[in-house]
Amino acid sequence: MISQEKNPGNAATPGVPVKMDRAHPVTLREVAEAAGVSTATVSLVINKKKNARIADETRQRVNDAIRQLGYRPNAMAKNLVSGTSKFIGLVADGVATTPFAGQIIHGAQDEAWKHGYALLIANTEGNLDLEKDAIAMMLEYKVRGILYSTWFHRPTAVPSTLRESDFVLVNCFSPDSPSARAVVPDEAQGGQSATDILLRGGHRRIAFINTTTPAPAKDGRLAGYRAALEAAGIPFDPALVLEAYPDQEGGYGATAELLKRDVSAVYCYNDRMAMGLYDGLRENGLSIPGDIAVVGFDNQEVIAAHLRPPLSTVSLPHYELGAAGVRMLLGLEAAPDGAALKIECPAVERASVAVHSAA
Amino acid sequence: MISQEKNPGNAATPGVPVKMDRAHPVTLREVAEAAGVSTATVSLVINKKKNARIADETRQRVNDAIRQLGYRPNAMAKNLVSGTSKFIGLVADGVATTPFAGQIIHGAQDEAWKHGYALLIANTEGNLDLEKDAIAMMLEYKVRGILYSTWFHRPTAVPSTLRESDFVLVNCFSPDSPSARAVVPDEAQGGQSATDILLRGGHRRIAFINTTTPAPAKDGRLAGYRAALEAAGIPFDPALVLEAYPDQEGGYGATAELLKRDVSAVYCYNDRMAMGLYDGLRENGLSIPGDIAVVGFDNQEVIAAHLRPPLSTVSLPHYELGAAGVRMLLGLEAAPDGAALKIECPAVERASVAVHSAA
DNA sequence: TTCTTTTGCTAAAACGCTTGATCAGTCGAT
DNA sequence: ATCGACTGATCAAGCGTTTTAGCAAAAGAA
Repeated sequence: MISQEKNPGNAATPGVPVKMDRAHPVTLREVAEAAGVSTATVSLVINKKKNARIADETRQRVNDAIRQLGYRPNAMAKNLVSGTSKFIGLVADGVATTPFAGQIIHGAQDEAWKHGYALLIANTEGNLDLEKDAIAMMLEYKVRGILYSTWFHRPTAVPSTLRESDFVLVNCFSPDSPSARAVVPDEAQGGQSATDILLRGGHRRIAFINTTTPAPAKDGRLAGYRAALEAAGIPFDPALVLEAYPDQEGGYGATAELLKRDVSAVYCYNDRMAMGLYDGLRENGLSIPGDIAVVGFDNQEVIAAHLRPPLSTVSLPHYELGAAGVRMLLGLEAAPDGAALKIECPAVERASVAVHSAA
Repeated sequence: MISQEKNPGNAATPGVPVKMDRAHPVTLREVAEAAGVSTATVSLVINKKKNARIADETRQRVNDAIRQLGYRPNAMAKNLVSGTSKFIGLVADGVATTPFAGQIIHGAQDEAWKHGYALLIANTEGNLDLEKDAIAMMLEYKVRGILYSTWFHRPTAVPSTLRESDFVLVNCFSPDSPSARAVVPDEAQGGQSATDILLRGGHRRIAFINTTTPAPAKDGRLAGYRAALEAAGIPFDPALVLEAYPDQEGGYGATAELLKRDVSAVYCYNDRMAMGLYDGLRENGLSIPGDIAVVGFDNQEVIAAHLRPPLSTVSLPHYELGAAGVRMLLGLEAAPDGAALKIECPAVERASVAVHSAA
């Protein structure tokens, strides 16, 4: 004989979670008891199972109980059953170092949430032990996969434990294992866009202050510069390519050399160099963009948008990198050639290049 | 197709995890079977239970099996049993917006890891729906507690769901619920330190360009300025306090007014204003620190360290904020007065203030 | 009426782990 | 010999869900 005790109307204010003080959180069982049904039924109601047959009246009663008790499902238990968690891991080597990593996180999170995943983040700041621990932690939480990201675009080794999981390299790539999925910014296209801004400004003699540090960006941005010139029918002049350390001091220090080149425009490897160059040019009594037009690269908000004049530049698509990384991980997107997926670096035009009026 | 990539070197190299292809991860049971013991024993070995009595030989056998099979504990199952997860949630309203949030994350993570916790991060970018979902997600994962952080120091409302968990406000505070634990930067001390840098530089007439935006920082930094002057026996002159919008343009725009005040030094509400002011002063043919000494606030790395000359400033202790937040959450630290814990803002001296030689 | 569906719901087995209770031997001490 | 105290390990319950198989009652078909 089954005693179907229906819950005899909880005398509390209707619709308001009652939740007395309790040591332990409300469980499915308790909801079931309150609603006078089995846990199975509650589970079915909660998950809105399509082919479950539940009377509307029952469904209602369960939902009331849930609200009444302020029930929260226990994600651990859920994941235990399903065998796989709703986590995507993101290991980053420089959340703290730059404003950039934040955008990768942001993009990854937005996209992850869109697909019902939460982000488990670990910031390694380049510490390999930390990194190993971080990956181990993620594996223990049975993440759906791991996004391994670097704060600047570069080749990287794939930590061996990473292979125990599905993973995607974000803002980096592995020369050793070319089959590893990766998503990176399209440096060459970016370099071309940057140069194009100047070409559209009517400039013909355009210098490029490249970085001294070897990196995919160094080669890519130069290639883009050359491609843009070529497309415009301007012969490439190696003398117009300088090199300097990629920070403000580097840009500043390159001023003298630059001025010997008699150019009307400069494309800097990054915004920080452009910022330094601004100082250098100003000290030489030159105005921007009147005497010399300048474009940067990175669109580092704090700098680019607020220099005097505001700097035209090309955006590093960190947000998209993060988002695309998640999509790749989930198998929703793949690089055409099976290797690294390249994300566009969109131009951001500001006042450091004058608009070209007529021919 | 998966196998090759995921399991390199499957040949029976001794001591190396063998891990054949399997749909499901290795479980405790399997380790137990491999070692010829019960799961209980394996569990005891793994967790190095102090009062467990296990023969060395057995322990050895278990450890071998673990290594052999490449076993990884399932954190979900573990947490299910223990009832509480090893997560600390961090909801931030601006990971992407500023370089600052990154430091909060960094500090929180370092401290969390130190105590065996992993960080579950949600970036809301100020979106309240997202925020609600984020908190719900964290509650479902039964986080140990939640750090609710803002990217700039400000009063905030405590979302009601947040109260379902242990929480600490980081870089913000709740006027409505003064009992809520919080950790914030010591703006007044920071303002005093900033002013002190100038005082030590021998300056007596020091202007303060405050922000126009109401915020704890506005009041605190001003209070610190006044306190420093008072301590130095200099009467406070309201005419020396200007106000401008707290960005480069604001600082630049304040130049003219500033120059009417005939001061030898300026303390800016933040580094961005200082950066703008640099431009303004330069345009007026004034040199830093020769003609006018400048200090900022925030120690925004990209700017402060690389202006010409590098900017003396005061550091916003974001890393410490995050770390202290975690400690508070875990009950390892508390504010003396039971309200908000104030973290010191350390001075960072660079070249924008000349060293004072003798009296 | 009797048989077959359909409807609404429940029982119970997992999921992978921890842990208190237990138990079979061993060893000294009486 | 007998007893207690260890030692080394196992049993089994339980953590909060999901989910498949199945059951009783109601509804339709004959």
